[in-house]
Amino acid sequence: MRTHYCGQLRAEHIGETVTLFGWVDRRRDHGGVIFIDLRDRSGIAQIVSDPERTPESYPLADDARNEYVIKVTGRVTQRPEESLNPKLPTGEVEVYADTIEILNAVRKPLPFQVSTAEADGVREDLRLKYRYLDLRRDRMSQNLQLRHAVVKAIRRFLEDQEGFVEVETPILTRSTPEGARDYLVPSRVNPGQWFALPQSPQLFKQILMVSGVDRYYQIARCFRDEDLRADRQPEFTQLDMEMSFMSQEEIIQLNEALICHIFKTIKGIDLPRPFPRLTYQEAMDRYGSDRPDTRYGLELVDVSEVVKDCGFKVFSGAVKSGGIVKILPIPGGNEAISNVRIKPGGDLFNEATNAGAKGLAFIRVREGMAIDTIGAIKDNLTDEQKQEILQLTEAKPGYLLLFGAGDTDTVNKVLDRLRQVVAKEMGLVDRDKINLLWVTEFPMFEWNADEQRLEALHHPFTAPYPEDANDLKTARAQAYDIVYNGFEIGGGSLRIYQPDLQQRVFETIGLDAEEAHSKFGFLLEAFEYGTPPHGGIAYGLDRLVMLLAGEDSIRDAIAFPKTQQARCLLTEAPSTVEDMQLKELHVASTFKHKG
RNA sequence: GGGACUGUAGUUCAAUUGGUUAGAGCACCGCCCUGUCACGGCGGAAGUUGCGGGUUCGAGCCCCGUCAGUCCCGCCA
Repeated sequence: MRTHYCGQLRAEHIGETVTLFGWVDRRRDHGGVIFIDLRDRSGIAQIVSDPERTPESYPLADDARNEYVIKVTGRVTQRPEESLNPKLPTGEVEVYADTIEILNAVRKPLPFQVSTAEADGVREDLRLKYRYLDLRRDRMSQNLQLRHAVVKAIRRFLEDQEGFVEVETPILTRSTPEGARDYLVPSRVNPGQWFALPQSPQLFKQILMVSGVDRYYQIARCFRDEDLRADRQPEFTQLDMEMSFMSQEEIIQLNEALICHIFKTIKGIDLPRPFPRLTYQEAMDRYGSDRPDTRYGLELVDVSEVVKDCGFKVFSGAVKSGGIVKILPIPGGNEAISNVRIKPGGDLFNEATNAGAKGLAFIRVREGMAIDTIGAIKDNLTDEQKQEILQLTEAKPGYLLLFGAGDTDTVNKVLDRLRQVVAKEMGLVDRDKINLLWVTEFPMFEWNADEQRLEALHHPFTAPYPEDANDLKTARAQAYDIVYNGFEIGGGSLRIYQPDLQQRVFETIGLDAEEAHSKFGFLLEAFEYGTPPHGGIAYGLDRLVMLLAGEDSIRDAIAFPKTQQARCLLTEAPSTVEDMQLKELHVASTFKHKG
């Protein structure tokens, strides 16, 4: 006799005697026949009472949706009826039960319904508190399976095809400056000293390159103590990779092959290669974002040249002070977007000002290319300038042109936001589309206005293009992000392996030799012992799974996620601890708890 | 740190905009029917409207506070 999973029963099993385990999804009597839908992690099987047995042989409560855990032994038979339950993946078979044994009962009523689609609308705090029931539901159980399948595909590809070795790196590690806030862990044995949980295995994987592990990967847990979002958890999983002796091009090719392998395995899709590439500059120019969603158009158009001397001070002033004026042209925008929404107080106006805009100028293109706009533009732009704008934006009747004017960063931010909002509400986002692209040639640094210094855009070990290395401040980095439908799912770079160049990069971000040594001394010392040229990449695994699953929240790709307040509702962590525990850790309790 | 939204039976929602005894679907319990498969029929139980205060003759609804969840800004090399 064989033990099967419910969902694995097929016509070829007919005649076999099998054992099934699972939860009773529903039990009903009809004409003296007892039907039990039994579910396990693989699906649902229908159990039918043997006609020659009495109902007393089936020791479950009567006629109710009920969730016992049971063990069934019986014969697999052909189902007699044409009308088959589409919920049953077995399709044409059912099991005549010889014996049913109750292994356990389920406390009732359940906090929410597990076995119907209605449970999708349940309050998320309930789902999280009773996560074990939530995960029993089809949708979540499929997400868990999908996540596993993705990881399995990754391991198959990297280990079996490409010779990568998985190496685990410490969870208790050293606090590093730059980057996100650390989660800290006090050391009992070393009073007053603290471990940090890793924000990523970055430094260890580079050190592994020095060790000669020239193809490293890890499914690595990472921790960042920052506020949460729908696509951000404080504890998350990276696919982390690092390779020696590979060029940027080779790394990108290998990763395209990896992504294609994942999509082929998971979705049966052959993605077209090569993936499109945009330089950072192109991405910012055309979309105002370094992770553009290219499933729809709505590309931005720079009209700075046209308006730099125009009479509208907001436009000409922006250009003269080093900024830009750009337009988001919206085909059909006249119809779709009312004036109320783009004038002060309107939702799109607010969207723009929240992103930093001072206002939201617009032009509507009417029939016969007539221009309909507000006073400032109407009065201060010449007809010639208006015509040039129409040409540059390739506007046609029905177009709505939204202006962004100001410093480059703000304009891009504002128009990127508007572009996304407009695309969503105008139904331009095709959820079935899969757009993957690389963004390359990031700048090495960006200006941090608060701290009045340059900051590494990627991280301070990122290598510049050799031809740019003379002027690091304006250099492009050999860094690359991979973008999936507007989400950054991975990013990496070639690393610096020459000590003198590393030194200059530290200086550029305001780290003198002494500071650099106190913070990264162990890495710099390791690098003195023959560092191979190397580079790598890290993917946000949770985010990738979320997108592959078609979910809108990263929480639905994680078995036990945290709430926005970074709490676990299932275990009620974090929690207070005994004073004794704090004492042992040499941590003073200064916080007064509310009870 | 800031902005917005939400909280009403186990659950998903409703409650004529401040008015009498807070309703419905599903789930649950009971009876009946029935090779059912979102079965069907009849009946039943189920509520401190998140919590605390205030306004009012009267609060699920208005105000203040608080707790929880979600979305967003800041933050996330």
